Amino acid sequence: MDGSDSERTSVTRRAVERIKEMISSGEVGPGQRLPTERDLSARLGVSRSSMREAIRSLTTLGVLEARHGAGVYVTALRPADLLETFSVLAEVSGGETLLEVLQVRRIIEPAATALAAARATDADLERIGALLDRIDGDPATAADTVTADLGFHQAIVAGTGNATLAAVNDGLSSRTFNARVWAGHREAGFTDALREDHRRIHEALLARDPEAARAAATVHVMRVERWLTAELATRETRDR
Amino acid sequence: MDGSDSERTSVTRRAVERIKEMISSGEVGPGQRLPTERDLSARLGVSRSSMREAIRSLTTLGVLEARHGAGVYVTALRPADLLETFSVLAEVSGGETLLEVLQVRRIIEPAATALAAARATDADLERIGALLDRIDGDPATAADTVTADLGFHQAIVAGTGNATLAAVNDGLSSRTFNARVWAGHREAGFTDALREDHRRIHEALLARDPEAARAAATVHVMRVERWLTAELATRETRDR
DNA sequence: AGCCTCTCAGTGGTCTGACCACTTTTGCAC
DNA sequence: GTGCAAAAGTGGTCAGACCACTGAGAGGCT
Repeated sequence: MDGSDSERTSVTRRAVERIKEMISSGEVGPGQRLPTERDLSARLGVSRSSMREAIRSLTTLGVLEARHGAGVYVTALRPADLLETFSVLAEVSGGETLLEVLQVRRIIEPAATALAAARATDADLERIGALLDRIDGDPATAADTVTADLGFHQAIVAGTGNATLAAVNDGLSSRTFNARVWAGHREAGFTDALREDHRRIHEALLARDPEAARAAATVHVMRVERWLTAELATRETRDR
Repeated sequence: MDGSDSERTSVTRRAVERIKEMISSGEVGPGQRLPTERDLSARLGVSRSSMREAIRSLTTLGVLEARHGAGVYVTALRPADLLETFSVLAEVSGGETLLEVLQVRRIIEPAATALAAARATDADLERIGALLDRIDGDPATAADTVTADLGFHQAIVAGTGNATLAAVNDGLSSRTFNARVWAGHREAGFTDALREDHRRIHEALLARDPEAARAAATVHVMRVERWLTAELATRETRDR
């Protein structure tokens, strides 16, 4: 049994740990259903309230999924399930943190794009090309462009075949930020530069040229980075 | 934007949104204290149980912090506060995902180490050196070595001055996984290789040589990666 | 007065039991 | 067999009570 020293750990935290153990030990696998809340609470000797808070915690983390009337299930545990956190980060953080986020993307995206140039399947490349057309085309709304842009980068990172890498990068990409980038460039008439970046990346991928892909991706992220720096500077000046 | 139709949204989810609004609108700022649970539940017209689940959710995400007997506080909202998620990923996921995580670290750590070689302050380097001594020294317990090892890499990434980068990388580093690595290498008598990797990284940092630092970090991560691959293979063979 | 201890009100943590909303299964009528 | 309605099961919510802990003020000691 567990240690007789119950220490200072809260009941709920212990319940969380026990459920995590059940998962990591393989007692319940991805997609499988957990015992009922009432059952679990009785088995672990805690009240249903505490058990529910434990489940809520794991649900928030994307480990569990509760279906009203049907039961609590373990998610597929794919890294993509755990992206909520960083989206919250993007929601609350200001300009300073956004710059840091871009610097992280300047590390990840070039490497990912280079990997994709080597690993992506032909189907991946086709999908990426289609998204590029949606960016370059004559979209009805600006929202379309943003969606296609996000999908473009997402598809590239997914083309590495590494779902964890894709999840991390997705978490660092905020839709609202992306929209700001496009709006800012449109205002200044610089959208062609963004489109050229994308075309350059796409060509490198088609050519299966990792180094060219890396360079193209780096140029692209740095352009956005420089834009944000200028944006923050003018905002600073205006607000003071 | 998101539907304001409150139709089928759960009570708890609405409570979460309301609290997030309170934060993003500046009604309560980082470090400040929220109204009491009883107060909040009355104000939003939900039961205290549901309010507690909402708070639990935001606590899990690292947005709120509950202090027993003292109140619920908004965290500093630093990126580091929101690292729990990925550590859970590393805890719960199987071998396949662990490999993916290591591939991500092989992208991030070399770049971060190179950056640290250029940017880290002398105080940073001193701290890193001290941690290296704790790894190389004659530690009382294996846990000490693991702690020092984690701290070593953590300090390096922190030396880039990018807190977001540090938070991401920390989230990809699991203590339990690190312990497995050391245990595995100790069993095979390969701990010297790990120690040499660390020394090589440290020397590159002291020499302010980004490229050497990048190479040293790459070698290190790849060593762990190769070990894990072998480990998974033998495990596979044994279990079948 | 100044300092220390100790009580106590306030707050988060846990428990219980009830009822509601939804899903899935059961079983009856056709 | 088919279709549908009832019922059983499950997560979601609510209410009220008590426990564990914190912080501050009351009271006593030096």
